[in-house]
Amino acid sequence: MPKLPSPYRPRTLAPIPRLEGLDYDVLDDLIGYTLRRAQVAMFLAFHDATRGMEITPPRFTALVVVGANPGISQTTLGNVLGIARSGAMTLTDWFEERGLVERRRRPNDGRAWGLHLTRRGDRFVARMKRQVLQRDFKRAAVLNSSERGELLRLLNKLAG
Amino acid sequence: MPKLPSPYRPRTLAPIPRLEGLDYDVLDDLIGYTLRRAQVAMFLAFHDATRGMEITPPRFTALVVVGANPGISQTTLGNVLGIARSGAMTLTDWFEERGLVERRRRPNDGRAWGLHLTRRGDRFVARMKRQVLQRDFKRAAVLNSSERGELLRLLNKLAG
DNA sequence: AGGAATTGTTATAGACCATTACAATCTGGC
DNA sequence: GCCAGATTGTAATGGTCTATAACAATTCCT
Repeated sequence: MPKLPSPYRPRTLAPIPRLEGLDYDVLDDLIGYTLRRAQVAMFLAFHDATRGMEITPPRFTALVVVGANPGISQTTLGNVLGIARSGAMTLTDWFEERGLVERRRRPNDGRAWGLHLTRRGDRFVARMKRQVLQRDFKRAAVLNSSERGELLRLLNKLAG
Repeated sequence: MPKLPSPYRPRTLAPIPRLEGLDYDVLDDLIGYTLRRAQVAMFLAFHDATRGMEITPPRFTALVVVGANPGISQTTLGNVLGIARSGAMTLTDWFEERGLVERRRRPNDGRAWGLHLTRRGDRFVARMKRQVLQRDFKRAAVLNSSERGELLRLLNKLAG
């Protein structure tokens, strides 16, 4: 699999601006470009929701998935996120250092760990989910409820 | 402005998988997460369209914008992309090394360069735009034409 | 039983980008 | 015309995320 440069989430806390008097040429006709602008906007809502929690999108996804699928292995977690095993391990280490997730030995497989939320992790995830959901809806409030549903439908079709 | 970890585009050339039997919990209700999955899918189309050209999304955007706005400064280019000036310079260096863009002195401002496509750059950009547009449409062909328009409209509303 | 596959781990490297500091140049008020 | 302050490009440095490769321990398959 060839290598890919260039990251997938913004590092600056500002929307991609729409510069007056600038010619955007074909960019506005591209779903790829428009998706990116929308994603940055939604990321700002996410960042706002997780202020002070040191949570990034991959960390959020990982915690939610571990919470909903206790006993999941690191390899599977990496697959869900679309990253390599080594990355899933770095994530897990980070959670464990903060007492959010613990590795438990599996009785029937001595290779893999089973990942579980700690009690602290459970409370943390509940609060995190609540805030992220709230901000996601709030930011997307420029859409009415049927538009929101339609957008999710179209995006899922694309992601297919 | 606080720092942000975590990148914004995928580095592996595979869609984010949909694992059977896994509980995705709130993720499916989040526009942010669904956007990300759609974006990875569209990125694969982009990557396919620019195969062998060493073109990444920021490079694509930069070349299109320089082509459509000859004489643009590096600072403005950085603003369009949402990155710092130093990053715009790295990009410009990369283009110049490959003979796609040239810096021209401005008569009335000795500080800023004006960026211009070379003749070679012009041909390159034309081909690149053609291929990216074609692949973008092809990948999004799961949507009919009115759905495509609706999606662009909703995304632009979100990006607001 | 034994070779192949899987899991976690460690070490290394790379891409992308921010931040900071600096010199050259321009701007605006006086 | 002069000078403080803003703007531009540049160089140096560092950080974050993640891939790749190699390894040992364990499990699976024939």
